[in-house]
Amino acid sequence: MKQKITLKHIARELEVSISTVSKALKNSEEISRDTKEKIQAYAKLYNYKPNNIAISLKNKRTKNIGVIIPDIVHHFFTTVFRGIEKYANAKGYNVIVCVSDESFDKEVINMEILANGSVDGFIMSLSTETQLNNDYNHLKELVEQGIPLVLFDRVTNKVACDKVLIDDKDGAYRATKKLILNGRKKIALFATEDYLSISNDRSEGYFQALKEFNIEINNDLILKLPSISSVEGTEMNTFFEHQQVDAVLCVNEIYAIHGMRIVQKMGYKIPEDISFIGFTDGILSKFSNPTLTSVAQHGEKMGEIAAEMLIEKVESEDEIEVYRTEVLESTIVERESTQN
Amino acid sequence: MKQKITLKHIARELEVSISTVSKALKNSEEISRDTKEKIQAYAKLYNYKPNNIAISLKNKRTKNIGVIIPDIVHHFFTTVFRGIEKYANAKGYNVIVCVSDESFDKEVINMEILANGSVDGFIMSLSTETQLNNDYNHLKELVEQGIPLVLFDRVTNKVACDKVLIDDKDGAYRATKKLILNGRKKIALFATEDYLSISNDRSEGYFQALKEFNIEINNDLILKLPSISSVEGTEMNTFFEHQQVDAVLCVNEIYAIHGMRIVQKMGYKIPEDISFIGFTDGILSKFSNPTLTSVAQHGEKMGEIAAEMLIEKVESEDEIEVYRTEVLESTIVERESTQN
DNA sequence: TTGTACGCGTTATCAC
DNA sequence: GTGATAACGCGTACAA
Repeated sequence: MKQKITLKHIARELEVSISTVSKALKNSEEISRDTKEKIQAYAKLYNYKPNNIAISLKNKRTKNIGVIIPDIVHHFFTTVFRGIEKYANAKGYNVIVCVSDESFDKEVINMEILANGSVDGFIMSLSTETQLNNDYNHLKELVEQGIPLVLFDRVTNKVACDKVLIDDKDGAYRATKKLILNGRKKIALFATEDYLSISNDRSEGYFQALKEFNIEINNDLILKLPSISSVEGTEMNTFFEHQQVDAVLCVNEIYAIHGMRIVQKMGYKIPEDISFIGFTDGILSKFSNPTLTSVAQHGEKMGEIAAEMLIEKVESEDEIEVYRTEVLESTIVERESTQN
Repeated sequence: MKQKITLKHIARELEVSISTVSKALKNSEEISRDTKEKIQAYAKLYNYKPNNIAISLKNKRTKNIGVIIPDIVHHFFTTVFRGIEKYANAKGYNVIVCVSDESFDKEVINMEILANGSVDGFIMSLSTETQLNNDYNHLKELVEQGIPLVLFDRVTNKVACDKVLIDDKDGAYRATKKLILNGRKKIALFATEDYLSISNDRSEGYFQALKEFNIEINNDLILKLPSISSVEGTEMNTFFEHQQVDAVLCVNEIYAIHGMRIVQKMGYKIPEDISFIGFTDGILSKFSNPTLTSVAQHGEKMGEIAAEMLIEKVESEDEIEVYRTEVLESTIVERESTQN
């Protein structure tokens, strides 16, 4: 086994001092050409690489950024992550990921572990439980300690930091408007329970569009599903048995796919009888039958921006106490489920 | 901004030595109760936490593990990653992810960066390009340096290290056999080009089952698609126009979903006229229409095992030169696309 | 041109 | 019971 080689090894072997080796490897002008060549050759031969940890300790910069997301097996987060990773790598940063699993405790623990010197800053999206608890002390402490933080997608205005999010309200507004302009009158909304800011925003956009076109809001057409996994339940079946609708706006893909299956089994045609629009534009939208019109979130872009914001803060000498909030526009990707 | 507090700060503030502080915080017997209490109180008040980097430098152990995967926006890898993350976190390790993006160069670069002290070991799945190049020197060097390595899913027998993989051949065999027992005679195989060991194994299982039941292998029924993205092409359309089949085994979900759409549009019924079985059992299988029978890979389990193997090696004092290869059985998840 | 000394934050050993 | 010192690996200001 080849032992990891250090400056000390080289110095001892070549009978020079450690600092000479250090300088020689940086091609310092101070060192004679002879010595430099000798040292560089030796270093190359034994494949010397400086130890990252030592450098981190010295520089008080790790070149690592911590990413905490609620779930890794989730297309959207995964997409954002890719954006983060790409940008960060290009700038010479590594990414340490922790998954909060939608749990407040895990979020806090993960943060504490990484905050003790392992990373230069954080990019994160709040866990469901954190949003429920409405407790952001762990984030506030981070900010107080001067550790840069960027929140994305699931953010809170209780913490002063950079943020990047999607204009969900506008996306929903435009999706609803599109349905209306397509001649749809009875537009249902399938949402999650509304402690999640996101679902809220989307509902608002829906309301706004209806209002604008003087369509009365009918609460019977709004179905609130407890959680994504609840698709196994029969709420949707019941809904469609009792309500007559000609379009459905769903706050995520799964609801849309599931809804489409139910109405298809009931004999309705999509989009002729009922149109569907979903959110997130993940893999399901692309491959469902019919394919699903969807409000795209541009996760990768979001990740890139988040990483850019973070690294800017990390690398800025003086602490800038100005925080930005970048809002990305969503885009409607039209597919079969809404073609009139 | 609260500065990060160190032993030195505390020592200076309380007018004791650094070592006293260190010992007191470890509750050492050597220190008097008074001093300990005073120091511990102060540390608690200012929320002292030891600096991970310094500890890493001292211990020559980072408690980080490096994960290099070809693609993060991919359900299977994501699932494996979850398994790794769970196990690793439970053991007090963080996970640093790098994405090779199916590129040999990126794989090498990522490895080199992390190998310089940032991680205690690696878990990885080979990039397509690496498999094509058939060049594993970067991995061999790692092993020579004594850095633990675990390969999963896309492995090679050219490197001596721990491995964990799925019995793909057996999965394909059982899937094909199932189709045969369901009375299917003309079973097509949709595969990727065969430099990827995986697609190969799956094809072999298919051949084996056919042979066992004395069904002649008809090369016209084997469709090799250049890559996953090639679904946009028309190869499948052409195929179904020219070939009469009653079942299709696909080496991934996308091919299956796409194939099902095509035959449905042609007026065939699934599973009555044509059965489909896919590989990987991701989100598409569950939500497709009809739902897709699929060979499940147990990615999460795979991740856990990989992490367990790695951490065992990392924590073992003496270098064990014995490498394990764990083979997981795949499971067929039956859904609508094969119900007779 | 080369070497010495110090500091990053921690812990372990040994001396007082 | 407490403190000084060395060490982990590196970089650099300063001395020779």
